[in-house]
Amino acid sequence: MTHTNISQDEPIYSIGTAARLLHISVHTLRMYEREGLFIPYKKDSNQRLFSKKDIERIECIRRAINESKISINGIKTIYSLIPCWDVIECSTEDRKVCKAYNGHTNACWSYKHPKTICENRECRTCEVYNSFGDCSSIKEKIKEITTTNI
Amino acid sequence: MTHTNISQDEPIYSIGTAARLLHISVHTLRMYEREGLFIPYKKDSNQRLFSKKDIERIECIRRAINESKISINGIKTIYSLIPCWDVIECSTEDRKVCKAYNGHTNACWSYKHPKTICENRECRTCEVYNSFGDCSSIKEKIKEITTTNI
DNA sequence: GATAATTGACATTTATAAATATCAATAAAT
DNA sequence: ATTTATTGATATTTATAAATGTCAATTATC
Repeated sequence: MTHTNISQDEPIYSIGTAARLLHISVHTLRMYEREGLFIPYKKDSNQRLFSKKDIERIECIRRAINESKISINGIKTIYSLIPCWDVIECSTEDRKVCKAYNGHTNACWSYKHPKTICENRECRTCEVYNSFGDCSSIKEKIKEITTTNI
Repeated sequence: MTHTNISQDEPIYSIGTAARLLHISVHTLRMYEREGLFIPYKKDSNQRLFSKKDIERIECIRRAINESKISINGIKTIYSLIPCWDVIECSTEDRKVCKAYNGHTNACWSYKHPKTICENRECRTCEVYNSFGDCSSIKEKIKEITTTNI
């Protein structure tokens, strides 16, 4: 935690290079993005750029799909269980109108967040997005919450 | 939650009848059971019997598969996130050896639980099994934990 | 006691999610 | 400047999860 390696976060790979590194097609990457599984950096020209951390994140998604046999909608549903509200510590009013807090089909970072604390936050750099890319980290978070509760 | 309707819980339907009520085949029901999605009542002769609540539970599973497009392994993974340890209030020692607490592929009720408080508990009648059949109830539980934590 | 339903194990089929292909337009790289 | 890669949108293919089929043995029901 905390020690952020700039080179890990720096968006350097084009979508073509990323696809080659991941042994998947460009189309597949765009599909994953459309489904809200990840958020790539975008240049002013709208072209995507991927960091090493992005690649790792997508490798993790691939394992979920290919090894764990979890469907994309399954992954999205799992992401929807991330207690982002507890990380962000948003207000009760925010929670009332928040699609992430109230939904159970999509990751919080796949929504716009009008009228909440997340309105002007950049999801790609958000702690929630960055801490819970790995599905298994979600259970650890749930454990953390319950044990500190004793 | 408290008011238990006996007729809802009473195992009355054979697997053939259950399959007809659910518009699926007997094979599919057995497959779901093998995957640990639910636990039917079993007669001494080893034959399954289903209660009305069982039927509702399986309808919910069907919606997850057919409407939400979550794969069976996805559902299992979601079930594995249920904080059973918090419901059961098992000990730290129990948690160390518990497959449910430490795994992230299966519902707790699909494991044997040697050397833990759950060792002699009947999963089919357990609060964890009965409270979290509906996937959406899991997020509500997570919310509950985090809000009482404020 | 005879017919119907269940059991588990293994094989097969089918439905569809996931992955590609194609396209014309735009941007990047050499 | 020309080649190569990107964009989004729509259509098509493929890989495989999910659902059935079949079997002989056991149990339930009429």
